[in-house]
Amino acid sequence: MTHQTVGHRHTTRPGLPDDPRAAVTEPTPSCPVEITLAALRGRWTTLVIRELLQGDRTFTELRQALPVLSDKVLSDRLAHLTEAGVVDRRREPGWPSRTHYRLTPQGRRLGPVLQALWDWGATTAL
Amino acid sequence: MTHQTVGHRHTTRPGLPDDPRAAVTEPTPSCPVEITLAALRGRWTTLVIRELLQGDRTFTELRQALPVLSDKVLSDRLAHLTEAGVVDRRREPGWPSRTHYRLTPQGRRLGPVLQALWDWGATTAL
DNA sequence: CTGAATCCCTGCCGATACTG
DNA sequence: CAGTATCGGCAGGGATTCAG
Repeated sequence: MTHQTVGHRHTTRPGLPDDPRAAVTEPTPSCPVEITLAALRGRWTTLVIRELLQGDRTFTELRQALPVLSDKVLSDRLAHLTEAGVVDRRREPGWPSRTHYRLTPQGRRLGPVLQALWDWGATTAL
Repeated sequence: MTHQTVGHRHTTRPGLPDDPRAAVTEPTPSCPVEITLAALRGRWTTLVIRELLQGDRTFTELRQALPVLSDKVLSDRLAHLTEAGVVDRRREPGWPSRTHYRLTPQGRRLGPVLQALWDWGATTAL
C-alpha cells in the first residue's frame, strides 16, 4: 500500500472546533490555522521540511538535495523555521564550520500535516 | 469535548509517501502538497472556506461574515476556489441577482486538512 | 447584488557579491 | 562552509470606481 488515506475522524463535525479562536472575522496571527500556515509559508519551505523529516541535515546537504534553491533563500527558510520552533540548529565548532539542522519535536509533528496536504492534493490531481 | 486530536496514523513512517512525486527537488505544481497549498493560498482563503463549511452562502452573506474583506478580494478568492474545484457557484436568475456558493464534495474534504492545520497551530501557541 | 477594471503599494524571491 | 547585504522584478492584496 503506497498511501492509504490517514484515518481522520471528520464524519460528524461540519466545521472547525468550537474554540473561541474559531470565531475570528479576519486573519489574525493568533488563529492556530494561521500559525501553521505561517510556519509553512514561502516557496521551498515544505521541501526543506521533507528533507529534514528524513533526519539530521547540514546546510550543504540541504543545498545538494535542493540544487535549484539559492543559498540566500535556504538560509531564509532555515531562519524562519528555526524561529517558528520547527527546526533546531546546531553549530559545529572547528573548521570547516558546519551547521546541522534537525526538526524539533514540534517540527516532527508537521509530518501528519504534510500528509493531510498530500492526501487532499493527491485526489484532486485525478 | 472541544477539539480532540484527530486520529492520525503517523507513528511509524518518518517521511512522506513513497510516491514518485515525493522525489521532486524543486517546487512543482504537480506535487500534491503544492496543489493543496495552492488551493489554500491567499489571505482570507481559509476563513472563506470556514464559512462555507457551515453551509451554503451568498456573496453578501460572506461579506457580512467577513466585514473587513473587500469585495474585490472576496470575488478573487471565490473565483480562485471555484477554479480549484473547491467551491460551486450557483447564479440565481431574476432580480436582485444573487449568487450562492457552496463547497463541492472535494471542498468539503478540506475540513480534515484545516483541522490538521488547526491542531498543529493550537499546540504551538502554548 | 455581484463582480470586473484600475491603480498603487508592499513583500517575496532570485541573483549577485561579499564576510566570519 | 555558512551565511549576510543589497538590489530588482514581479505578484498579491487593498481601495476605489465602474458595469451587468
